[in-house]
Amino acid sequence: MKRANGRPLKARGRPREFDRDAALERAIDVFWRHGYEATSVSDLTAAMGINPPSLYAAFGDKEKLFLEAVGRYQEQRRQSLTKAFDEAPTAEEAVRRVLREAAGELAGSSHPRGCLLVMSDTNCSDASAHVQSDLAQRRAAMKASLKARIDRGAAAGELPRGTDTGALAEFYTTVFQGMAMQARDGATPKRLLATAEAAMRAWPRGVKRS
Amino acid sequence: MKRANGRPLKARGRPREFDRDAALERAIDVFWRHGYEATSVSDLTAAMGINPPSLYAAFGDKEKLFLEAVGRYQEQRRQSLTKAFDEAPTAEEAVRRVLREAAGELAGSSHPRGCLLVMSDTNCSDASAHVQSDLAQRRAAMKASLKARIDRGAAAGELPRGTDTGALAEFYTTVFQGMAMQARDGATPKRLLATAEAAMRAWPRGVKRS
DNA sequence: CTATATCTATACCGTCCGCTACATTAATGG
DNA sequence: CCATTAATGTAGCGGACGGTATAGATATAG
Repeated sequence: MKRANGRPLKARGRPREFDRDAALERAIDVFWRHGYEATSVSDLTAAMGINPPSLYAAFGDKEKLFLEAVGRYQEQRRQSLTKAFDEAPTAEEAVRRVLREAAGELAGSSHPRGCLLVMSDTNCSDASAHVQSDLAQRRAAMKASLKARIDRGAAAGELPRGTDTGALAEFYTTVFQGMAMQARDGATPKRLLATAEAAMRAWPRGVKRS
Repeated sequence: MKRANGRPLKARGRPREFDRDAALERAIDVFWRHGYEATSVSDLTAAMGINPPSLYAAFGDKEKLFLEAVGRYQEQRRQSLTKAFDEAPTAEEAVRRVLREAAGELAGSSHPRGCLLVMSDTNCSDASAHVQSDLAQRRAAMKASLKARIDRGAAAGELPRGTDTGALAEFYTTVFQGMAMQARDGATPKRLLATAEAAMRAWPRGVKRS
């Protein structure tokens, strides 16, 4: 940020003593484990290493912090999804790769189990309706981008005539969300991988488009 | 309950003024909508039409009430599952029927959306670890009974040699749980049905056992 | 009848919730 | 230097939480 005359505008007042990005990463981790409502501000401040006033000054309130955490999380996922979609030669290979990667990510040991976007707004009271609809939109966006990749494959003649690409995208979204739940229940990456391979057997085969 | 001498033992004290079974059904409905932790005792007493002391006298505490509600819910599901497993001529038809029925049940208008067993212990704090492990066991039992039906089909030569029936049961359990999440996000029975049919395309085909 | 047992409603307990008032500290602007 | 701005730690706000003490009401036992 600069002044109109181009001279640098230094931040006034006492400078923040914690790393905002690092604190946000800690918040993501906590929300990932316990979801939105079950995570208390005490949990957050403890994990972030700050006191409540610092949290509220830097992030607004618990809901804004959650939405910012979810936004960063989704952006990371979106990038790896886009990469898989662009690199895979066909829609089938794209979906296979996404599910295989998901098997490792959902049950990996470097993160909490499951998917923040899928799980964290279940079992919330009516007070969190706003959060719930926000996450539902994000999930819908992920499904839409999957459908777009499948449509691209269909346009390239990879799928039988008359294939319902929307239903296909919804099926694989359903499998992914189910895998997230299985991960929560302790499924290993290996078992999730077997489920992913089973799901790929449902890929439409038969008469191809001209 | 009778006395040793066979004379009926009437209940002493003031009789209960509400229908315990009906109250339990109301509690199931509330837990079904909001899960375990997000449902408050106030929500429960309001829906059940009783005051806190009556709830605690009749059901113990919130956790015992929840587990009793889940137990009744699961017993109902178990019966319809057993019926489908017994009536279907093959394992494939049994699974197809279960998924088709699930499409209607999970998104039907006569109940809350989704599945009490699948969703209601997500996003709980560590204080509910006992409830979470109880439900995880119940989910494992449902998956085990699905595997048992598939094994029966495998023993009857319905499946290719070397089919991993455990992985197959886990795949369809995953699809079911994913369908429950989709139902929460507003999927219609029709769309869930399309997902169920897609999942059935993954049923193992090929060389059958002798 | 009295004694006992149990359900009922009111009113409240201590604890944790999300959030903030306040005084203090540490930086810049002039 | 002093005024201004903003982040910090402490301490606590009003309210909702799960759960209960208590007193009154209503049944059976004898």
